[in-house]
Amino acid sequence: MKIAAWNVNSVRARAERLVDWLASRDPDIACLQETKCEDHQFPFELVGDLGYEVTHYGQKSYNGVAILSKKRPDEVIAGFSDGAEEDASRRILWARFGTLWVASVYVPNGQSVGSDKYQYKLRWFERFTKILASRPSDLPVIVGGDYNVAPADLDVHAPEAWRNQTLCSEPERAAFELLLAQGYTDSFRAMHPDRQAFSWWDYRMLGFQKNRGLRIDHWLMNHVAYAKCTSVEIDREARKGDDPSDHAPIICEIDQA
DNA sequence: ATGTCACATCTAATGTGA
Repeated sequence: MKIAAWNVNSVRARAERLVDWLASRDPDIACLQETKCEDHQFPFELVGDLGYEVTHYGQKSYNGVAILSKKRPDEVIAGFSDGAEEDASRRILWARFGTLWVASVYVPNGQSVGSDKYQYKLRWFERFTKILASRPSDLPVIVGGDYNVAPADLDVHAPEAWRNQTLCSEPERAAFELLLAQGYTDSFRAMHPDRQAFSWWDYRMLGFQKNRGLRIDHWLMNHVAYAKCTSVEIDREARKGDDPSDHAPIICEIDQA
């Protein structure tokens, strides 16, 4: 099973590229982040024509996550659904396919260290950590998306310039590590311990052309899922060309009964 | 030196968010 996660930075602005990409990569499941639209604005027909079911948890202007799948999910959970008041930002969506749970996640950006949005990001991580801890450990669980954290210096093109900046600060890295402590593996890093590869490049200053990037998009997998994982790669080609998202997709393969 | 995008709004240039 080929399963992708991609921050598309507006599904409407990226609809044509998304369709081309789906047609060429042919994933069984694609988790999208930053769809930036309400449910009725999603380009259902375009992806439907390619044979995908669409599960969307979106809102006006910002945020929004989706799961496209060739099979209809057996169960869906939108939001934290942890009994507390639902977050106004729509950033997390789960779908179950048989025994496999898949999540599409868009962690808050955090703006600048110490800002209100940064505090919100850390609080969001706390809640997210509890959710991951509550997922079954005896069945496969994979959680893909934009974590807005570069876990280590190897994941940063200029570690010293980024030291203690948003996406790289120690509290953010500690929050990411705490996710792993719940029984999850950073699958790309586990597959490629020494490889420097990025998933996001700033639009400004020829960031992509100069390969000034960060690895902030991840596929976290619980141990059962990672044992079935045969490949995790970043689809750098999808960042090239005209009108790209600023993120590249990350694509994993899971052996599936 | 605030650069490039996408979105929204009193549809034109400005604010917000990333």
